[in-house]
This record gives sequence, C-alpha cells and structure tokens, in this order.
Amino acid sequence: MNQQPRFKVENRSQEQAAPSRPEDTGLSPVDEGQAPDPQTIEVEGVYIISVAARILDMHPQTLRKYERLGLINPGRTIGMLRLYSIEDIKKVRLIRYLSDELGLNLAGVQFALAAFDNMSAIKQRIGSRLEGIPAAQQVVQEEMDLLFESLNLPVDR
Amino acid sequence: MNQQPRFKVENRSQEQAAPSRPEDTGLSPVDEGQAPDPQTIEVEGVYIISVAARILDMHPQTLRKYERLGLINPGRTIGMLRLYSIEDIKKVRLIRYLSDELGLNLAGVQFALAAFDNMSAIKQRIGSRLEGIPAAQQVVQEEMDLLFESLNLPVDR
DNA sequence: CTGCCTTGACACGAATCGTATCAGACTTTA
DNA sequence: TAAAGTCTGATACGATTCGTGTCAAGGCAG
Repeated sequence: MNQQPRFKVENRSQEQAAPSRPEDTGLSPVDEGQAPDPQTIEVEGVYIISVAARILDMHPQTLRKYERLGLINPGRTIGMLRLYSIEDIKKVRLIRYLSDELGLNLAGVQFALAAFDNMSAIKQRIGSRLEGIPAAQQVVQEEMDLLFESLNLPVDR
Repeated sequence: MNQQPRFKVENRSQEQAAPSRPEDTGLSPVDEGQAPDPQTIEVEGVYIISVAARILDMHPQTLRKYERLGLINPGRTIGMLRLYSIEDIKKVRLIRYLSDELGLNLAGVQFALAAFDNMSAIKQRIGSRLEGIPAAQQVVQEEMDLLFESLNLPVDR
C-alpha cells in the first residue's frame, strides 16, 4: 500500500500565509502533458483526504469543515484535490487536542491557533531585536518557552 | 438608590490567586456582634449579585454559573452573599466579549483567561529579569504590548 | 418579620459539532 | 475509455453546550 503518492501539485508561491482562496490559482484548464509545465512540481510525503482521514481516524467531512473555517490550509493538486502534508496532519492533531481534551469549540480553536501564531511571531521578533544582547535573548527565550509550556500543549505539534 | 452598600466582608487573605473554594474560609459560624470581630472589615464599591446582574444586564444564574466554572471569584459577606467588585464586573464583561463577540464556549474562555494571566506573568518576569538592561526591557515591553493587541481584546478590561 | 439571597437540582429552546448522505461534476488511475 | 475517488454545496441527524428559568428549603439583612 503506497500511502505517499506522487502528485502534480499547485505552485503555491505565497505559501500558507494568506487565506489563499482556490479561485486565484490554477483554475483555468492547463493543457497537461503537452509542454513541460513549469507550474507543476513533484512533491512527496503528502496525503489525499481519504488517506489523511484514515491516518487521523477522522471523518473526511470533518477535515473539509476545518478547512472551510480556515483552521487548516492543505495544498491542492491542479485538479483541486486536497493534499495534506505532515505539518497539516500535526495541526489537525493539535486542533483535535484543543477540541476533545480541552473542550474548546471551533471558535476557541481558531482563537488559540491565532494566539500561538502571534506568540511565536513576537518571540521571533524580540529575539532578532535583541541580537546585540545575548544575555537578554537568553532570558526571553527561557520565559517564552515557559509561556508555551503553560498552555498545556501536547508534546506533539 | 444606594447601589454601593456597605457590607461586613470576609477577610480573604490569600486574595484571588488560588481557586479558593468557599469551604476553606469562614464556614464555621462566627459569633457576630459580640466582640469587635477582627475578621471583618468595611468595604465599598462592591455589589450584591442582583445589583451586579442589573449593571451587567445579565441573569444572576449566569453569574453563578461563571463562578462555579472558576471564571470569576467574587468576594463574600460572612453570610456568604456574593460581592462583585469593579474588577469582577470588568472580568465578566471580558468573558461576555469572548463568548458573544468571538463565539468562544466557556472552556475556550477559561483557556483564554489563563493564557492572558500567563502572558501577563511572563511579561512581568522578563521585565524584572532584564532590570539591568533598560534597552532590552523597552523592546520586550513594546512587543508584548503588540501581542496583547493582536488578541482582539476590547478597549475595556 | 419580610424580602432578598443562598445552594442544588432540573428543564427548556437555541446553537454547535461531528457525522452522514445526496446530487452532479470533475480528476486520477488502471 | 471506464471505474474509482474526490470535488462543492446542501441538508439532516443525535449529542452536547449555553443561557435562562423555575423550584424547594434554608439563612442573612434591614
């Protein structure tokens, strides 16, 4: 059983920063197989929704709902099939932890994920702004790590 | 209409840090009115539940439920009447914002409140550990304030 | 004494969440 | 090309949550 198929994949140049609605990428029919298409690249370690759902032991519709709410942003094939990377899988596991173990609803999950992202970004910004002061960098690093630990996150993620 | 009555109040020495179950405070009958009781002090700017509910335009049962879940910790009279301070009122408004505006359920509110507390504490700890490096203190102060702003908190609180 | 508060329990409608199903169209693979 | 799988969008189901409301029995405040 080959669970890591090779697909022709969208060229998501802007990465997964912006919400990235599907409409603005490869919707126009690409004449596939004629010329060596520079828009497509080969990628592995990526799973189609049915495989991802089996790995996670979750319903595919649940994964689609998470995406509709903006909680995850799996890649797409040119044909718009969802492609879940390892990071996507881990993120779903985090969502499931926040939902099942801590009891957050999806609005709370959205809030928590945004908070994590902001905390990571600020930690990074502080670190780079303190580049001339290693002692201060050390202090911030330690305390910010403490902050992440205090949020009861699973060892995963 | 006197909305700021004066009550005889429990002496909550441990303040509102620990969860502070009611059982561990003044449950044993205090012989009131005999000797000048050093356990009681006079406090103002504090509201009984019916008044607090009217100020907040919320149902008293909702306030009791918040307390049962550990979201708020109003003071008590010796007779166990709840006493809501201005800070308690503000905290309820924050809870209502997280719940009504952002759509968090109460588990999410609990998580968010804990995150705020931890962020405030870490900010303070970093500040004191960087006392010898004012430049670094400045950086952390700025960035942590940015972090709080990024969480879409209301101007209040 | 009267009125308001206490705790604890139970219940109601509305909303949320995960899951499930359906249709019609498209993509992938054999 | 044919079969299998996925796509979107809609609808629906049971279980759970949330705010609110009510009841009973008891205690405190004025």
